Amino acid sequence: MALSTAQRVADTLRDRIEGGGLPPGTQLSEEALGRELGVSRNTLREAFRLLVHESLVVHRLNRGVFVRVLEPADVTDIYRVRAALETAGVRAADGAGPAARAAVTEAVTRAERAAADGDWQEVGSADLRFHRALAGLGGSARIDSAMDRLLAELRLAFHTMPSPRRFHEPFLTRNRALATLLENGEYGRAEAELTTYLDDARQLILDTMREAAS
Amino acid sequence: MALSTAQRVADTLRDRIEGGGLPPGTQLSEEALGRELGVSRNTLREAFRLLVHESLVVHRLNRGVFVRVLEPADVTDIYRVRAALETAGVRAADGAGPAARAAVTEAVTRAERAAADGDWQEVGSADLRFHRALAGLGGSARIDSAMDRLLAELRLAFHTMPSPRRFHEPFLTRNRALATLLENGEYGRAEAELTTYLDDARQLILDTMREAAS
DNA sequence: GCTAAGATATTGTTCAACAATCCTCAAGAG
DNA sequence: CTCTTGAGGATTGTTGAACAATATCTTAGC
Repeated sequence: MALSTAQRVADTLRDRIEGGGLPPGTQLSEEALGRELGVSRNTLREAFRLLVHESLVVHRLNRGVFVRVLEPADVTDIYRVRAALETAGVRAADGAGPAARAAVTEAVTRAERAAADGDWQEVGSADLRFHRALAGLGGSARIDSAMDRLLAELRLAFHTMPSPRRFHEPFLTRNRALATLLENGEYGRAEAELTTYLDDARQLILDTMREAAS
Repeated sequence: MALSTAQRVADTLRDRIEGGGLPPGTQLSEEALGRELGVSRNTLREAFRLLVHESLVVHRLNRGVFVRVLEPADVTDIYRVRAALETAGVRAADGAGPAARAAVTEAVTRAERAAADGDWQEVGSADLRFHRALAGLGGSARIDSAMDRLLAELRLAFHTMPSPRRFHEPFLTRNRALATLLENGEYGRAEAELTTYLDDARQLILDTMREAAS
């Protein structure tokens, strides 16, 4: 047993949440889930803690745990952190290792290839990898894991998005432009472009959320 | 009962760790601690998970939890994140609210007053508040809590520092200089100064750690 | 001195029970 | 009719004991 039971349960729940089987706002009942997954309440609670740590669920005392509902304010907040971490990566790009730099270009290429195949799900994944690679230029394990958590959180908002294509297509060329700026060492321009890029993406998500809410 | 039992247990353990009662590397035995604090093993394990989340302890499968031992690599990593979050705050200072800006100056003043009183413990606390206020200029709740966790982690390293005065005194005037730059709207210079400031502080900690290890 | 098998201690997980808290909903006062 | 109040039911919070799984320590054998 390489992984603890609690971790396996957390993996299962994470898949269901990200797959849409457990929509935001759903309460995760200890008794029902424990019976279904064949684990005790204590172990299930241990799994809940892991998901709380990833911000995929929230825990309200004496109320239980619920699948996280992302408010517009959360999206704004997340993009503030992303701007801090990703621009820090761009500023550190000069001193980053070749592997970290290659990961940026690699992600852009894969996104373009997926777009050509019409696989917009994969475009979305590649886009996330691209931004994780940007933050990864910072060369910090803590930044990497923080970025992973942020993007997992953001995925909760993507579930309410109607068309992945509408959201990801406009950013394909901007991703490539950013990667090129980095390859050419134009870090100042890259940082400026990244800042407006993130502002635009945030605004697009917020508009879509408001639209879906009405 | 406003807080759960697990949270109260986590609070007392956190106090002991930060107070030095539980030095880094100490194993937290479930049976011994549970008996001493009068809580069941299950509740204690729940408290452990909270502390793991704060990175104050590490959990090794089938081995138990241990008070975190900060390696030099951790210090380097932490300062990379601090640089990202604090410089992001400085860059956002122009649009920050008056309360957030006042918190920066306030922390500097309190540090100076404590130094005049010779209370170097309090100088250290005020210094942490100063840097938390810098990151707070970013206006993001997630950045604020991330910063809190980072500083709590760093405090583990401070325990091995022999003299708080030796570490904090040289930064008093630099803190004031930074605050003045921010008040005058010289954000570019403030960011540059902050970057070298953090590099110097990191180097000082690393040197002290290496010295203590030999 | 080294390796391997067994003994011991600790953690991982389950279970059942009870306490504490929150939510629902109906009854009553204004 | 609205608002408060309280009882009831459902869910979570916590406990203690038991057993399983794993790591560490001890010891026997070479």
